[in-house]
Amino acid sequence: MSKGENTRKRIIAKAAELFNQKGYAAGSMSDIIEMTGIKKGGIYRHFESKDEIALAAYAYAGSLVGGVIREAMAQEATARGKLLVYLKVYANVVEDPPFVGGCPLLNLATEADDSHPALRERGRDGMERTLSQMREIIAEGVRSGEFRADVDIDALATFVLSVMEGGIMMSKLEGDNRHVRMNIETLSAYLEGLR
Amino acid sequence: MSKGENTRKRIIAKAAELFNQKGYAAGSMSDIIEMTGIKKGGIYRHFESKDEIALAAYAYAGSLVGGVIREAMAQEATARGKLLVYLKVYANVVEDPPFVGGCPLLNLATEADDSHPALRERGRDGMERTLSQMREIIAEGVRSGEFRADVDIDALATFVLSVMEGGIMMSKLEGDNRHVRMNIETLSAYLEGLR
DNA sequence: TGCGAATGATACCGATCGGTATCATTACCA
DNA sequence: TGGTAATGATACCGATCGGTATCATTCGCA
Repeated sequence: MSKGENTRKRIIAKAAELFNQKGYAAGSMSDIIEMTGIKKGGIYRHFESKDEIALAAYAYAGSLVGGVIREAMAQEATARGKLLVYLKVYANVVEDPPFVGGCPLLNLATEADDSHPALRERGRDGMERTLSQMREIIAEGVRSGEFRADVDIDALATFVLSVMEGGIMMSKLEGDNRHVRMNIETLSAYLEGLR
Repeated sequence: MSKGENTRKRIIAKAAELFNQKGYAAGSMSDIIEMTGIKKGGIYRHFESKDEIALAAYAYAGSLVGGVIREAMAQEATARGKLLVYLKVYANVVEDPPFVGGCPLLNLATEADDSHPALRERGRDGMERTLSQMREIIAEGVRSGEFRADVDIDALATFVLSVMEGGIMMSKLEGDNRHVRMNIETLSAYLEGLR
């Protein structure tokens, strides 16, 4: 890996931390300069705009969280266990989230939905990928007989992702993990009743 | 109502639209000037900072949505019906939300959680008020025998609010009401099974 | 109706925004 | 090891940021 590639990745990693905490609008180039120790001229050699950095940053944050989820899911045998992983990796959002600042999808979505079309597009893609993973897990659960045959796969995937994101939002706002954790229990019982 | 009070309210109303769509950081004083037609000097006679405007604006948006919910809830007799109202007022988030820009609590929460303490404080208050309303409804449902006596009131309130906010986020991001609507059905069935 | 207070417009402030042209240095391969 | 391309620092750009001092006008009550 060349020196240039290396710094490029360092910039992306720091920018991801920045934007996932403060948001795209509130996070400035000056912040990135401070965090990376690289001067503006140096940064703009690797990216041609703040937008391009943000796009790369959110992609990085998303794939990083995705990796954490995939890893944790490898330990789970049941569909129910796998679905709950999405929530469980956020069981300590407040003091120890999978990525600093919380769920990148949630942050990206609420900031970009009404304003930034390019970012929103990426958010939409990320959500669709997550939903289709969930649908696959649910379908497998139906095939194996773990879930009733008449479960609405689409609706259940949406339901699980909603509970996850809503709980994260609430726990982060209150500064207490209890909302995410109560949702894990409630959703677990709900999925249990789906057989 | 004096002329001053009137313009003050006009500023708050427009600022609320602005901040609930673009967010606090991305929404500028110039935007407010443009939307209200009042010049900067005029605006700063009524407020002493952008922060103060934002605080008033989110309070306004929140109480306005609260009013819509309370109104719709008057038609409902059952606890289940009342809880579903929170989701149903957002059944058309995409093209016709109770307030332009979507749920003020969701927007405020995700923007302020990591950065703006004063705004976050307000968000926390708003969430607590909503949760305690829900808890009251659930407790009444338990008393009347509509819900089992062993339901976890705290957990259920969190669950309902999570499903609501998560669904709003998803529908807004995708630009399609289907997520909110599927959640209404799924949650309705879930509450039905709670007796 | 006259007069003082309430109101809003004009013109300005320093700081910071995202972005760029240019130059010095460093890395790295022939 | 010499030479060149890759890299990053310096210094700057115009625009916009939030905020303020001052003046003209309008409102509303005595």
